[in-house]
Amino acid sequence: MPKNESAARGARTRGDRTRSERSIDVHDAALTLFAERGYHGTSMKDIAAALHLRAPSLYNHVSAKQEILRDVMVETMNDLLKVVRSAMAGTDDTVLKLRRAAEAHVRYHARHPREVRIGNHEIPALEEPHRSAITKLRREYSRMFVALIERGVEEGVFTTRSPLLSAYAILQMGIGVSMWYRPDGPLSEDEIVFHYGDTALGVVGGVSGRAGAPATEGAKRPPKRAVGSKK
Amino acid sequence: MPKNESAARGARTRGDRTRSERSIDVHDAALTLFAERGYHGTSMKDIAAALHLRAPSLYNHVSAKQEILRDVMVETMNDLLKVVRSAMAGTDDTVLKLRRAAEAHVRYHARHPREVRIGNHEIPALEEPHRSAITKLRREYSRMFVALIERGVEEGVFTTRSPLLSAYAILQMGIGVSMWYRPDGPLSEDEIVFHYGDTALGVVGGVSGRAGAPATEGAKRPPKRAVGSKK
DNA sequence: CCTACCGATCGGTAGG
DNA sequence: CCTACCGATCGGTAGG
Repeated sequence: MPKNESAARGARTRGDRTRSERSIDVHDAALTLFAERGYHGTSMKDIAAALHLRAPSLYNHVSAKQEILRDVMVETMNDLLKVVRSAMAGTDDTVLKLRRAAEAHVRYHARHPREVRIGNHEIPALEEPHRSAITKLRREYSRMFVALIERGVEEGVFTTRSPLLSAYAILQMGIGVSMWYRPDGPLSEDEIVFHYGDTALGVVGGVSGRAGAPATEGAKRPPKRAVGSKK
Repeated sequence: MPKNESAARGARTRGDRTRSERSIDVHDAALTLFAERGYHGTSMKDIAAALHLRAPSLYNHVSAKQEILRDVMVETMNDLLKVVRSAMAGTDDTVLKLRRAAEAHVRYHARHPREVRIGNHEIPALEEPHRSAITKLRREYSRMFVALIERGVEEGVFTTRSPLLSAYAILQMGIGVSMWYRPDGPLSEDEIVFHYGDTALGVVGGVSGRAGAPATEGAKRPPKRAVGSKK
């Protein structure tokens, strides 16, 4: 029985109208396998087997293997852009914008590891014209962070001499989370999100968050003890 | 005509004795293609074509496709471990150790993008028992960084509340470099290496390097102007 | 949802 | 280093 959590969430997205129940199952099984073994390392037979089906049956729900990859990558990138844009829109303060954007970025990677692993690994497996479209969305995404950091430098709240390098460092931090985070592991999602929110400010040379950070974001922060000591 | 630079460097490594000239060419062509399209996305015919050969000819120089992958991954991981260990061994100062380790890590990723891309992407494509061996080496590598940061916290020179999260952030930063760095791009290798050396100290909450860093490492640092303005 | 089947391609071998 | 060829597997279709 497949877990449709995120696939179901995306079921009604974009112009491709509502996806059938069974099509969601196929996408979800593919999501798991593509993330584990890669696109080229997964066969339609593998996906079918995960659903206790024969490969040809999949074609009642999807038109091609490549279509599944395209759907996953396009929806994920649009979703991520939306989430982070919305996180940034909540405030006019540049420092807080960066904190919230970094937190949203990290949280998304913790919650959707399969999607972002595929997004980061399978670009070469995506056929044109979609590969170019995804590449453009990715550039737009990183550009948001670079522009924000440049603004902070102009305002004098960040001191980094390379907003580009700082943005890349922050983005990579989140991508890394998708490679090792497990909900049942020693670090909670919030601990990771908050720690890396602080770290992002350290990366740009802003108030480090660690060395006596003001409670810029008052709510729901864990008490300041060592991270990773979940009882 | 293949460029053997790094492959040639590794030709005499490990117990597998000297590799023949032609075998180096095959490994080098495979390195490029595996890095670009992935292991499963590359056929022996593709590798042969890059050398103007037919696929069966490759088997005069390598015994199997999987063997090429194994060689690349094992040698790369051993090489990286050696380079970073040696960078750390040059001093007893924990802060400087971390700076040098981070710099060596970043520099290696800038110089060997194909190797580390494969190392980070093709773990699932590697068959046992080598996959377990590589996983163990990788854990050893990240453990070096974690242990070093823990030591700095004990000494009071770092303030991070999670050496693990800090180590992962620093490691990811370097991995990211391998995805976008180009020698003919706007940022020089040294600019990236030094900036991320500073950033690493910011990540652990040490002296940020940006905010009035002492010239801990005296030599060959570029003048302190904005990064990325190569003329 | 299945079985039967398609042409294409895969990694690899035989034999020179 | 090649041609010829092996069995296996690939994504996908026909037809029910």
